[in-house]
Amino acid sequence: MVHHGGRAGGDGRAGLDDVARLAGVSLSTASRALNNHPQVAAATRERVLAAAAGLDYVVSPDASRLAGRSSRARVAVVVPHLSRWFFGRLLEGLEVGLRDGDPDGGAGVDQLLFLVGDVAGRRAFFEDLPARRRVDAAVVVGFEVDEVEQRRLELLGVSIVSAGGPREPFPSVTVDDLRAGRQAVDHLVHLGHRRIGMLATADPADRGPDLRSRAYRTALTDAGVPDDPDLVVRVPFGPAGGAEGMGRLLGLRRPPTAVFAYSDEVAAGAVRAVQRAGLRVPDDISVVGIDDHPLAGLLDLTTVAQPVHEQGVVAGGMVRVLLAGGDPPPSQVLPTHLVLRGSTAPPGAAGRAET
Amino acid sequence: MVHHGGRAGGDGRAGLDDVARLAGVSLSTASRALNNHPQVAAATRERVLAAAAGLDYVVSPDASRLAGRSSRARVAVVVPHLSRWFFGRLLEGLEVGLRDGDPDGGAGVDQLLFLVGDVAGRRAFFEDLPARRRVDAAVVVGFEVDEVEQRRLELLGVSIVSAGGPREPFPSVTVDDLRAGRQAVDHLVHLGHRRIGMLATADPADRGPDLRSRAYRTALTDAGVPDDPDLVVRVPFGPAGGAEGMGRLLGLRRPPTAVFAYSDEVAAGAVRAVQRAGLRVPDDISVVGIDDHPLAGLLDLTTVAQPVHEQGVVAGGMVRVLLAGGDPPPSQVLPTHLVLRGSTAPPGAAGRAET
DNA sequence: TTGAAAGCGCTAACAT
DNA sequence: ATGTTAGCGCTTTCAA
Repeated sequence: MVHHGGRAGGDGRAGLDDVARLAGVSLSTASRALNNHPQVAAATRERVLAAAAGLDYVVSPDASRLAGRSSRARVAVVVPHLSRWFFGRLLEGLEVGLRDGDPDGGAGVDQLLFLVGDVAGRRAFFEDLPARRRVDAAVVVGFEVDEVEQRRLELLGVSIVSAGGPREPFPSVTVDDLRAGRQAVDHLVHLGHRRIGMLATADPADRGPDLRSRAYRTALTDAGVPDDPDLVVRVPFGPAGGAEGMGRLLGLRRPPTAVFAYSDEVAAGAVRAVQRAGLRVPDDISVVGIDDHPLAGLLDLTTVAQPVHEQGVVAGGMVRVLLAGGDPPPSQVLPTHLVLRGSTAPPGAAGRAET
Repeated sequence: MVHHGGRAGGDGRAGLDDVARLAGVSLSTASRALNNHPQVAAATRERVLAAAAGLDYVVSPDASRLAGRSSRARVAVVVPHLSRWFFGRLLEGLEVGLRDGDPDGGAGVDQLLFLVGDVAGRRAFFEDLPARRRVDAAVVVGFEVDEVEQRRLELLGVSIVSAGGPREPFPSVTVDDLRAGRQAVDHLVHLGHRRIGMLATADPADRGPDLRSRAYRTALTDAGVPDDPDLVVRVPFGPAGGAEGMGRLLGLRRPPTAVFAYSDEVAAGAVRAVQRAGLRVPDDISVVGIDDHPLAGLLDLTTVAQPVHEQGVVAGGMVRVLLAGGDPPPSQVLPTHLVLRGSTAPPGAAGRAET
């Protein structure tokens, strides 16, 4: 039996040779026609296109790129979580930044998603991924990349961009957590609070060095408030964590009059715990968070807002620059700002106001 | 100048031939060694591995797969949003379902992320993607796939799984929205409400046919309550939408005594609007949502819970079955259940209780 | 404007 | 256990 082109038996997918034969042209002409080469006769192109359509032909991206056609770039998007608003929102921005200015809606770069919740998954990503599924760039969201990991990727020629995490030795977009923390705590201090508690993250892997806690400490020091380790409790992410931590703070012989939570979702739980304890926010206890989560307004939560979507957009732009072979763009630190709402007030407001 | 293997000049990435030469073996032996073939001598493998390491060699996934090695599968994950808890959470489940039982943490399938917020993006996905970046399967989350789109994918041999959206003609995991809606509205009816409003989605593209509204209507009909179009307002997703919609409901000559919101995030805004209007929940107005969002508890929101993470896990499992060449697994409808909290109460409770 | 031929980098039969 | 030889499906010189 003569093998005259086409894939396998009658079932396989149509190949370029099938198209060529059906159109009555050579393989190369078919290829050119499909790739919009200028030097094919209009009529010929028509025929090829028709043949391709008729056969439901689709190129093999693998063969195509192997043969030289630099197909679309691929970027690995590495995130530790996805159910937290921050990450999802940032990824929405990333998508925008990656596609930006791309007239043709379909172009752009492909995003490979890597959900590396735990340390193990993360290590697996850095060891395994780049080697076997080649990506051209990686954007890591919300966590630190250590030197070994970084070198590994560099070696493979994949450029890295970091977003929403600690400032890295490579291009990154972030917010100044030290400053954000100070904005929150200073606000409390300015209000007159001296006994301020902190709900800090229990998972240092989340964002690298715990800058928010550091900010808390220095803010208090600067304000001349002596350190009290009891006032810092580390809690898991989320309302439950916040509630539990606040419970512990409330149980102290001298509870704080204000609390700084490392995230709105934690702050929300804290507010609830205060209310459950029969106390009021902000009359008895002030609470301030970070993020300006979409639901923060509902809870009337004072918070330090950070531009989450924009961090994604910027990161996407950086990736595009890198992909285009440009020089590593300078890192950017986006501004945060205090959003005053009803969860903070001067200490002892309980006795005075009755609003 | 003799071309004796190796890529381009001195700069290009090392190729398998370079490794082979350095290790003093043939190309195929090198390949076998790197692919853990059993029939290579331990010593040889060592040498090859060392050579590869020394040259920072990484296989070309394209060439590899072209040549026959069916590398890891790729699945397209198509979502309309990512900053909404539902989608992020479902994707976390998907990840789990896709990796399930995979001892080696790195194995599994690659996920290509497609964020198709608007109709245009979605159309682009269905027209363009399958053709140029081949994926082996696609899981569409939270929206309907029309027949043309479906056919297009089938043609290309990519199997589809639908999760968290309308029940499709292909394998899907969902929740019975009709039933979920009834659970919510029936609860209100049982409480004694007759004048019930609905905050329905303004974006029908989100989840296909608006089953939750349909449930609302039939529940009322079954309860013998006459239809009142004024009581259904369509609002955009989120707290702002909920607040605005509730505002409209409150502005009616005869406002409802209870409201069913199509999502907790909308319900939350509704609750807030009620409070801002100087009324109380649930004393003056009851509010019930859907999802059991992590923050629903904080807001003391009565809601109909759905297993979001699990929908993702199940979808992931289905994809694995399909990828393994198995028969299309049967669709699954996961159960929902009413979560009683403090945002609902019998009508007219305002006058009676003082809690 | 089109065809023929030579690979892209790798794997998988076949041989040995 | 290792080497040889065909390709995988496509793009691209090089010729015509």
